[in-house]
Amino acid sequence: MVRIKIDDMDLGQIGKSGQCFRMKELEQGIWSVTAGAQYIEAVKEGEEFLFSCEEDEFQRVWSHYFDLEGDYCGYKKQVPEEDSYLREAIRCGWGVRILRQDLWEMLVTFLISQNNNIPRIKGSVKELCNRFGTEKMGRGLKLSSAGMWEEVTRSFMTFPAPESIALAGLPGLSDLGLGYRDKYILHIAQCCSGPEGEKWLSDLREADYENAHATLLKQYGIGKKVADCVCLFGLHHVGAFPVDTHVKQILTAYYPDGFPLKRYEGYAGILQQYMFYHKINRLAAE
DNA sequence: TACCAGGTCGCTG
DNA sequence: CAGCGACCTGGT
Repeated sequence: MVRIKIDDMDLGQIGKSGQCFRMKELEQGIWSVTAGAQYIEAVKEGEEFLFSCEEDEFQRVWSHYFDLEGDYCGYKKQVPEEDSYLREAIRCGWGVRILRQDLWEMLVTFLISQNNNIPRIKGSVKELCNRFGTEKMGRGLKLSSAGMWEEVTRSFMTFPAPESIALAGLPGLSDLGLGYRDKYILHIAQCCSGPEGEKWLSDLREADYENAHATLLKQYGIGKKVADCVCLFGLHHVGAFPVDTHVKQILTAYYPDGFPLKRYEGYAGILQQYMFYHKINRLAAE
């Protein structure tokens, strides 16, 4: 287990921030996180977080995944007092960070997300993993009767490999609630399969925001918005600013003269995430 | 019943 | 190039 103090992170907030669709609260504040073929559980205890892995794995995988090097306090400080809307959104979304999620998983996930709603997206992703993923054993957390945290083994489903989906074809993608998005998923799976697919993905990782976005736009089913989500959540180009129906509504309601994108150049995506969070959780939070 | 959900495609002017 | 209808599907 790893015990570490982390500022500015709230797993519950991240879980309902609409950037990841497989995070789940198991019980009493124990969060399970599945990223590609990796699994971990985490819980907050006072000022510290407890993670179900060894120190080296935490440093190698999870510290990066949770973007612990990101200075969220610094980002927030850039928002002026006068911007009362964004100030409030930031206050409301305290503890939200932009996770560094798996690129291939983000491609599929945000293709599914288009013209869709979050519960349905979660359902489709889960079924996709159940059908094409692999069952693996991971480590979880459990509170012993003596009140001590201990590690337990837990089975989980990995996110499917591109080849598994490509092989299944359109018929294999039926009954997952994908609707017309099934053909987009099949296309991207074919694109990411095999050695060429591997190369396509690694080239995408090397590219800067402009080139990555342009490359993504060429894919069948990927438009401006999904491309920006993949850039933001799968490539950590935090300058990407996805405009979906919610953000569009916010922009027209609170920024009739235009959102000051230039002011936040290079990290506007982080502020977008607070805006989005506020919009979809404002009713539930009150 | 009609409208909406983290949009994009294909067609038209 | 901009505008616009169609689109799977499940929930109000």
